[in-house]
Amino acid sequence: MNSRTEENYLKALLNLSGALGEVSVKDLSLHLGIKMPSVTSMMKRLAEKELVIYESYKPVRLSDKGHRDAALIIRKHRLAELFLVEKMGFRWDEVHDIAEQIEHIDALEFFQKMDELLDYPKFDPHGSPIPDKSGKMIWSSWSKLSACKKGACVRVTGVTNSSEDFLKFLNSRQISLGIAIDIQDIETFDGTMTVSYLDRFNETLSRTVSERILVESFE
Amino acid sequence: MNSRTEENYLKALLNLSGALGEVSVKDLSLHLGIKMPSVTSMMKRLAEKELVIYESYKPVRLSDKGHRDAALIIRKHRLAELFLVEKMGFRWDEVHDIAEQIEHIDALEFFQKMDELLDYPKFDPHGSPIPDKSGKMIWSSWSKLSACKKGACVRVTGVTNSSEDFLKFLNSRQISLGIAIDIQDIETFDGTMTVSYLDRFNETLSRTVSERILVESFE
DNA sequence: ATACATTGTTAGATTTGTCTAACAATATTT
DNA sequence: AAATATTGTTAGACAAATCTAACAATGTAT
Repeated sequence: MNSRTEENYLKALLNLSGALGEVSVKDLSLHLGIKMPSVTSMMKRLAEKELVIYESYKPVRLSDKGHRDAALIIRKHRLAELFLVEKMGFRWDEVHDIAEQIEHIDALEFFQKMDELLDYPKFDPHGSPIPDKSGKMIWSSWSKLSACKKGACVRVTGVTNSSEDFLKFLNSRQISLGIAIDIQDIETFDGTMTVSYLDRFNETLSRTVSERILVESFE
Repeated sequence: MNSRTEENYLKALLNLSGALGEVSVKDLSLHLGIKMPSVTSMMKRLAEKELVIYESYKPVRLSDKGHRDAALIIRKHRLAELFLVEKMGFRWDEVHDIAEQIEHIDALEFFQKMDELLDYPKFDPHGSPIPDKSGKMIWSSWSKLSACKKGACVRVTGVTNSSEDFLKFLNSRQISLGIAIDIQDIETFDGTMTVSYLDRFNETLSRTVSERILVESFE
C-alpha cells in the first residue's frame, strides 16, 4: 500500500502529465506546494517502488503500475464528488475539498457501494471521466472553448479545473454543464470571447476562462 | 487542530474512561496496540496542549477541552456509521472500520449534511448515543443484560462493543436492537444465561456476551 | 517488611516527510 | 560561446510517531 502522501504525488503526476506523460519536478513542486528538494527525494522513493520512471535531471513519468494506482485514486475522488452532489445535496463548487479527503479512504466496499447507488456513472459533476475499476480512463474528445471558431454553437461538457473559485465564477454567470453557447466574436488580440447562452447576450469571457471550459460542437 | 494520531488517542481516552474518568497508560497501550513508552510521550504532548491532565506515574484524565474534542470525533464516527447503514445499505457489522476513517475528515458541512439527511438522530446503529454539536453526550440509563435477574423481560437497546466479530456473532443468533428477551435462567457458577427471544427458546449466552449487551426493562 | 511482579519512564534509534542553504546541471540570451 | 537564468540535486536539520532496551516507581504477596 502507498501512503497518503505517496498517493497525493501519484495523483498530481497523473493530473499534470499531458500528451507526453512527462512532468517536471518544478511543476510537481508548484502544484503540490512542496519544495523541490522534497519532490526530488519522493521521486527517488517512488522510483524505488517502481511507480515512476525517474532519472536525475530528467522529467518524471508514471510507470504502468503508478498510472493505475493514480487512476484508482482519481476514481475514488470523482465517485465521491458525484455522490456528494447527487446523494447528499452539495453544489458542484463545494465538493472538491471534501472529496480530496474521502479519496484516501481504504475500503473498496465503500466506493463499490457509491458506484452502485449512482448507477455506475461515467462522469463526475465537472464532466471529468471516472476511471473504471481497473484504472482505465476514457479520454473524451472534448475541446477547449478557447479553441472554437467564431460562429460556432457548442454545448458545455466539462471543466479542466475544479477549484472552488473558478466554479463559483461559473455559477455567477449561470454557466453549468449541458448549456449551449453561441460564439459571437473572438478578440484576435487577447482571445477574449463574446458569447451568448441561456437568456444572456454578448457576455465576455477571458481567455483564462475559455481555456478551462470543455465543449462539444452541436451537429 | 489535532493530528489524526492525537485524535485517536483522545477517542481511546474517552472510550476507556469509566466512572472515574481515569485511564492507565497500560490500558491505552493495549487498546491502541501501541507500546507504553510511545503512549507516555504522547501523554506529555497532550498535557502540553492541555487536552489531558497528566502527572508521572498517575492515571490520565481528559481535560474539558480534551473531552469535548474526543466527543466530537465520536460524534463524527457515529453519524458516519448510521449514514452507512441507513443511506448506503451496509449492515451494522460492516461499518466500524469505514467509520474509523471517515471520522477524521475535516469538513463540518459534510457531517452537518449527514445529520440533516438522517433527521438529527440520537443513536448510532449499535445503540450508542451520538454526542451533540457541542460535544455533549446523553448517557442512557441502560443496564447490561448480565445485570438482569432471572425472569426479567427486557428489550435490547445497544451493545458496548462494536467489533465485527461480536456483531457477526449476534447476527448469527438473530440478536438485533429492539428485540425482546426473556431471561429463563442464570447459572450461578459462571453467569451463563438461558434466554428466549423471537422464535428461539432456551438459547444460552455466555457471561462475556451478556456483559456486552445493553437492555431496558419492559414495563 | 522484604521480595517479586506489574506498570511506567528515560534514553536513544528509526522512518516518513518536510525544510533551508549551498551547489550543479541544463536552458536561454545576448 | 560566454554569461545569465532556471531548474534540479545534495547535504544536513527537524518534527511526528513509533520502536527496543534499560531502569525506576508502585503494588501485592508472602
